[in-house]
Amino acid sequence: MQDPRINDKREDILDIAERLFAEQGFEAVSVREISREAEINIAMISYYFGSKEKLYEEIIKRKLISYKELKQGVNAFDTELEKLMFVAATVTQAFFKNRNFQKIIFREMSLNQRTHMADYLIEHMHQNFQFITDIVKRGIRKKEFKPVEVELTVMSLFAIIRMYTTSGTMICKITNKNSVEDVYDEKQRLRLIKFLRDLFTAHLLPQ
Amino acid sequence: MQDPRINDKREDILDIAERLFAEQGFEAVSVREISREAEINIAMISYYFGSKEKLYEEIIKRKLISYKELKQGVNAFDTELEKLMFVAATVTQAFFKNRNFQKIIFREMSLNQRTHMADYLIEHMHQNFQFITDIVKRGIRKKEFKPVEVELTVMSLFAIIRMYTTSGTMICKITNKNSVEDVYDEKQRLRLIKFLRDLFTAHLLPQ
DNA sequence: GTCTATATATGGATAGAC
DNA sequence: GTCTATCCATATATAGAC
Repeated sequence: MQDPRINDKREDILDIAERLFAEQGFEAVSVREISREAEINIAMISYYFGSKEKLYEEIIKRKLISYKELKQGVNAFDTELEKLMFVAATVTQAFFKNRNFQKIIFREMSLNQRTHMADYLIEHMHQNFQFITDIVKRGIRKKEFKPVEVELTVMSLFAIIRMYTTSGTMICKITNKNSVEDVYDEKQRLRLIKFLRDLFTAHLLPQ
Repeated sequence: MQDPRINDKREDILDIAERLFAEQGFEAVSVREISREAEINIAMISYYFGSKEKLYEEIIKRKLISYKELKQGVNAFDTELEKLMFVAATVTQAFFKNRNFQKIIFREMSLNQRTHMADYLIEHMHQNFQFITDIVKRGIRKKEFKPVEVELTVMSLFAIIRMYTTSGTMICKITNKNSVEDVYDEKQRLRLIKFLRDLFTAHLLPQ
């Protein structure tokens, strides 16, 4: 741990394994493949992380967004709509940046494998969710928002960002782009955020 | 094939394997487990389906919704909004009924495994998608709808239904339900459809 | 059609040399 | 820290008896 190159190497392995797990799923990736791609000896996976599963857990835990980060940013805004839009933009940015990670997370939450991991993720997601429902509920109480279905509203926000983030090949085909990378450039990110603003403004604000 | 009981047995195996694949993912399920759960000899999987992968392909291909079915139902409605709402209700019903199947489909589309299968699914999804974007485009042309982002609008519709369908444990926690089954009863289905109507009416119709 | 037994491959993990 | 060699479990698939 004292040698920074060791931490770099650890991070390398985590990055490479993250990509492989996102592309193929946990079971389909062998530690042999990870070690080959990372150009390390196969025994080093156990040496660094203990096991394939512990490596996987470390990948999952290192990038989870804390609702505390959201909480701080939100304070800069006055209206509940602007708070919600800040959250939408922050989540979109984080999801765009960590697409492989998000693929892993959402796949893991839909599986009954490694239930301690799924439970952990659901609890984490639930906290972020609660934080956002509170914004919407406050908006309704203050009559800034219409009396919408709060849970379905917040779920929709996540659903849209998530589907856009994890369905690159599909979006690519639908929008006639040449490369999946084009789906996730700055322009498209701003386009998605603008769309979310329009959609949720129409949904939430009284006319 | 002449004996109906043989087709019943085949369907039994397909149903049981579908559930296991949905819960655990393709690689994590062994043919041993399928044969145990279906109470058949392990060799019968190869005998009936040829291989584990061919069994999987049969599970995937047997329940895909054809856009032709949507096409017929849609003709009964006059406005583009009602056509779109009919599609939303039909898709919701189909997804609620075949939740395990949908889990498999969406997981498969996000994986780079079995690319011929993913390509096939993306092509299929793309056709259904095209059919729905046409409805929205027509609505915009006829000035029934505002000039919204068509692709993102249709993607959002799928995203919401999909997330609701495949995130039972999460929804269960958020809505304080006791059992995952309660999330998918008739009442909740109608609630989701009403929500979609409200959301997309506000989004699409000029005020 | 059904079963047992087995061929064959590949997986994760580690002991022990360096 | 790094590597080779190997252990051992488990996987799919099938040959061949019934």
